[in-house]
Amino acid sequence: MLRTHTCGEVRGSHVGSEVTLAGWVHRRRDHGELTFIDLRDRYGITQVVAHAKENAAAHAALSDARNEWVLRVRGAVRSRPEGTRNAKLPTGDVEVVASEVEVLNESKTPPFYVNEETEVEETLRWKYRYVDLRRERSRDLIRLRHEVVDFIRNFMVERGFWEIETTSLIRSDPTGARDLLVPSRYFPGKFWALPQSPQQLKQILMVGGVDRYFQIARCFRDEDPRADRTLEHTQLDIEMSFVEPKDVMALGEELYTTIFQKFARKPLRAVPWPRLRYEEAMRRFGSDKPDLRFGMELVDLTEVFTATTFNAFREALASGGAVRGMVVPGKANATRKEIDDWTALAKRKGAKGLAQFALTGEEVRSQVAKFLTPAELAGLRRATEAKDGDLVLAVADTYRIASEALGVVREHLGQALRLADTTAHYALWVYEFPLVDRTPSGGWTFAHNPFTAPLSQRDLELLDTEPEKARSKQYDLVVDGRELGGGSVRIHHRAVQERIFAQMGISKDEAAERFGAILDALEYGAPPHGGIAPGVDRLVMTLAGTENIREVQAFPKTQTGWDPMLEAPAAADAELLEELGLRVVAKPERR
RNA sequence: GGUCCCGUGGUGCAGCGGCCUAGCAUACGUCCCUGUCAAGGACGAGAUCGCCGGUUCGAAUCCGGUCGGGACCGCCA
Repeated sequence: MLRTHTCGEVRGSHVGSEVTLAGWVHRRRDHGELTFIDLRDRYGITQVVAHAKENAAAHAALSDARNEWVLRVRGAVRSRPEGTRNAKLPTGDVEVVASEVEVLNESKTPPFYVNEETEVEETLRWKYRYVDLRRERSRDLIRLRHEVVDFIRNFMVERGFWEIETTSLIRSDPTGARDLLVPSRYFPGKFWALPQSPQQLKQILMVGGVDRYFQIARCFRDEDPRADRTLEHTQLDIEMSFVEPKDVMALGEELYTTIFQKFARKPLRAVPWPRLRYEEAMRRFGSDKPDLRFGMELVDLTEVFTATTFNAFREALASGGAVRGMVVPGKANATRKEIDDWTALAKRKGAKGLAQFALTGEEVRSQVAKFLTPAELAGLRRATEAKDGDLVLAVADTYRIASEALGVVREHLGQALRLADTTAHYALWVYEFPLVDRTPSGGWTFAHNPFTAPLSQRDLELLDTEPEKARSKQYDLVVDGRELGGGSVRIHHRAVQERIFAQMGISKDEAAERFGAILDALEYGAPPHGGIAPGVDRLVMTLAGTENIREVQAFPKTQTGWDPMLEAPAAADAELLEELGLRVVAKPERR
């Protein structure tokens, strides 16, 4: 090693000994004949000092050095003179008196500050990520991610899980997100897909008798990014044999409770975690990933308005819908703009409008009050238990639309009105999800994943009569209103799997064509099995309190998938394209 | 595919029709300085205001387009 110690470990106990440090010039303080340098590495910062009259060569070297130069410094550790200690640094009681300074490398003036926590435009940070990673905040996030993953590995291995790498070149499937494709040289015109998850592979491992598998798996999907998702992300992929949903939830809960205890900045509220059936989550919160950091639960107002003459409500109820409501505490004085914003949110979920009732004294102010009877208004007040000064919001529509519309408004208000308890994290399980969901075109699709098992034989049979009522063995792990992961107990009989595919309009032949491997495997003694796949990026985001997934990835890309550092994607060599049997047809003038 | 926001010396911001010959902080360069730790002091260099076009006597400023970035909708089994 070029060093004997790191820049973070020099302490009073080293006084008198000679050390050699190597690191980057964090800051230089040049007093003429006396020069200080803060030498920085991953571990910390140590002050190096040199005096012109005591060691002219070392002093000159320190004085000539610039920020981000890489130095190797040999010298004696000594106590700092009384009154010059720096309580802000762990190494602040001592300093290294340079006897020999070697410049290992110079550096251009960095494109942005390494030694200050100022905001820098992201593209610049990603282009110079090797400079950015030296910054304290970036380093801490990447370190946190490492520590979390390290903990996960130990946890899983201790419990008998095997870490198995699955292939990254799999078969493309049109369901779900757009695949990222890799062309094949031996099969011109054919492509591998990068896995959106190792779902089928891990199930096949169960058929192979692996019993307990995990992987820190890179997953890909070619969809437009958001703040919390990008082209590639990492999931903790887990699968176990001979389990029921509660077994996987117990494992996940133990793992995540420990992770939050060890790594989160805030305590995890409610252990054991609440477990809400999907139905209850929708009923109480209008969301399948409710934020439990605040209340404002939804209320059913259908009873209040069963006999109403108000058209908007009456029509919704007549066609089997519901009137659902929510109390916004203290917002009877909501502004026009606020109401408009909330209404727009509700409409995005399909609501036709958002009725407001402002409770001030005995009066109920509302744009629809004139259509309602005094008894109905009194009933509204009773059912919602709203107090003076409160605002009641209501949506009349199908049960689901009314609930979800209020759910998004609730979510928004939790943030906007700062209702959420920010002193803790709130975890929960949502389980017994619907098995299938309607497509916009009126057909059926899987609610989560086509391999999720029906909750019971009866739920499977419901597909024949009332598919939307069929429940599944799906469960989601939710923290602070963010879905951190989901899983299920899977189908382990081919016939059941084919029945599910049939519901999606996929024939036996088509299923065999697209999902042949897993279907065949189910015929060779597939054990009951299930698992979960929590997202590692979102976990780290939640632990660190960052709202941006790029911050927790080592080499992020922009919203168009552009990598400013590697300048990728880029054109491929013509010869390579020829070998692959590819010809570029469209050539957009991007970059 | 769409909506909204942003683009000004290296970095972060201000300026939003003429007082701009573009301001501030910091970084950068030279010099001074013996105990600093965001060291201090003096001086200096550094910007076709993303790009193209338009309106105007006059555009960093207003308008249109375009490129890039971000947030969101669609999309995300």
